[in-house]
Amino acid sequence: MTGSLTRPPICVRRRLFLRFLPPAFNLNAMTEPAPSHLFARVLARVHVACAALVASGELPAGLDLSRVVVEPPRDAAHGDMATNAAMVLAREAKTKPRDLADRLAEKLRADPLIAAVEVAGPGFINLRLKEKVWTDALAAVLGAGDGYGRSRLGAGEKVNVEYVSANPTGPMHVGHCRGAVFGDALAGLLAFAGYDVTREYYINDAGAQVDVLACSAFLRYREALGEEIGAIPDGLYPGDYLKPVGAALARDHGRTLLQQPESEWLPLVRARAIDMMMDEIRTDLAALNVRHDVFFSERSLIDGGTDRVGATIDDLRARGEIYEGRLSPPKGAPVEDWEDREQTLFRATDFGDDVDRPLKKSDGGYTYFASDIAYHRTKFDRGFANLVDVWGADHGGYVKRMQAAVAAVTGGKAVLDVKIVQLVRLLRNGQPVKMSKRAGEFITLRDVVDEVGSDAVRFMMLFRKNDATLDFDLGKVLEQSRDNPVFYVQYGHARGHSVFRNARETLPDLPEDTAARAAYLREARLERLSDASEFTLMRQLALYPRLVEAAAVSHEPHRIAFYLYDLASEFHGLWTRGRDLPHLRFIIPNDVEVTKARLALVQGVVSVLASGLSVLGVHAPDEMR
RNA sequence: GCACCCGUAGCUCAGCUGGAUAGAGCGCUGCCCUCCGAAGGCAGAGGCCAGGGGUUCGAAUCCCUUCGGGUGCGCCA
Repeated sequence: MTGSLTRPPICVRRRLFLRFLPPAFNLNAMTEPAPSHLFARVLARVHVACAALVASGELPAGLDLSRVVVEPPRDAAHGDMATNAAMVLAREAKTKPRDLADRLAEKLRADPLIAAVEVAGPGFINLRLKEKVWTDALAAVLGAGDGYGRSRLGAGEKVNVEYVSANPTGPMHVGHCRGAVFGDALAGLLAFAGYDVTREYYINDAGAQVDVLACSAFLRYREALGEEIGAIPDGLYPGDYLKPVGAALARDHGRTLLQQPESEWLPLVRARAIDMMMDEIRTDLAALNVRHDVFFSERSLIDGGTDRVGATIDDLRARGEIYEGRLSPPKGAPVEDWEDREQTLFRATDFGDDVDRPLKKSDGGYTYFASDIAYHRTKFDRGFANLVDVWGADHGGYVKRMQAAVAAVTGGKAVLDVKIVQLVRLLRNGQPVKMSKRAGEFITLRDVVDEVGSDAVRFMMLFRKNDATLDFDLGKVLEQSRDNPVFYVQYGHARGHSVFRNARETLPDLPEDTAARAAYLREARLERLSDASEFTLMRQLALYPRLVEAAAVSHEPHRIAFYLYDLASEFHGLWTRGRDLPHLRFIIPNDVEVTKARLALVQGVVSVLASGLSVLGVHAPDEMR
């Protein structure tokens, strides 16, 4: 492997980055952003200031503004927002960052949104926004309702998100859980960010293992007919879950299958078993609140007289990416029964993989990889140039070759991002849950969902980066405490509603319906909000649209979960302050005006909590008594 | 041997695609507290961001390298 051959993945990554670059960060797409996306609005103001300097000849034309960002400063003492514009542009403008910052600051001071501007550090421009900006931002939250945070970032581009794709040879176990939740939440996030998302499941119904499934089911069929089958032989699936399949076969076919040769009963039994397993998997996924739009059958690639795998190989051959050759055996782990033979190889190394990959087995059949290439080609053929696969950690070694294949088979027109979800350690009150693999004894996904509920499972699975391992504690996740983020966030939502319920004594006409209440509270005199912690909360709410876009761009739904935890934390904090400082309580019986204003703030919090939870597929309960 | 992922406070983890003095929860230390709803509150200690080089105005973040942990390594999916 030479160095130059390892470059393509970098290019792939770069392309992916550019593809996902939000239009808000691109001068060429400088449309007026949604009024509720405050950061995009202020960034646009910074762009305008730059344009003014270009017009007056103080800056050269054609500057690349893509690296200019507006972000909340880490330290609140630095103001509400900061921009790096001067530091990023100074080199190209052939001037010192501080000087450029001073000139930009001068322009920005004239902006009606901005209360104060100061230049600090190496050339940061710190902006303090007028208070009305924040109360207007809150009003925008109430006005947008469910739509607050929704983005046009994706611009309706089609994205295919493939997740779960568990083999239909048995029920789903806890290991599948994380990928299912992650993929589903990512799909929800991308949809919220303006992509046209298709959620897909690839059914591996063509390999040798589904034949094993069929044989295992056939045994259960004989059992259902009263035969004594004894212990399940090694190599077959031992679990009880195939008994219903055997029973169904016995019911539908009586003893007729027993007379048939294997070549006749096997396809029949196989199809039936796969159907029933897929039904069970769908049911389990539904319990987890996970759904798919498309279930794509691997067998369909080669069924019905068409051979799309062969066609794909032919296509690759035409592109010069196939050759007959030999591979050297792997260096480290010893491979038993290594047979040095000439085989059909895909030039994966042309696209950044470590070695070329075989497409045909020694028995002449296609490798799994070959079908997978054909499958991914169908995604492209179906109009998807933006592909995401969610895989378990044990498949990490396949990422490069799959990306190589997608690049080859689409002529570089499609981008595949593979998200690897790391292992989950299942605990109960700090102790690892024992699982015996013997005799098919494993904790199923269903067991876990039935015990703690889909909300707890989903939120916990998302409360960690996908590429970090995760401890999932069945005991802790039901605790009603701050330690338990699921409870903490949901409780924030419920507590908001509790405030509304209590507020009816002071505000009898407060509507119960969410949209009506939001409209009602939007009329509140928001300038009555004055406490620093109230403004902190308003700023927090203003972060949401920007956060949604960043999470979508980076394919990281966990950011939503962490944001919700922070928001809930801030809200609980304000509530708690009301215990010691009664004048800060949301409900002030003798001051209807301030009560309304504060309820508007609560409504904003409740609405964003509900929105974020909904993106993640977690319920937002009105009460948790 | 090779590839990919991870390494941040005593523990579990964030860190917004390169920004300012690195954050949160738990735990620890010291004060306070009786509720609009049931997580108590406030303050404090605790860090060479695994180690070492490099890139630049600026690095936990990008590149190289060493160490330590995880996953995988023709024809299974």
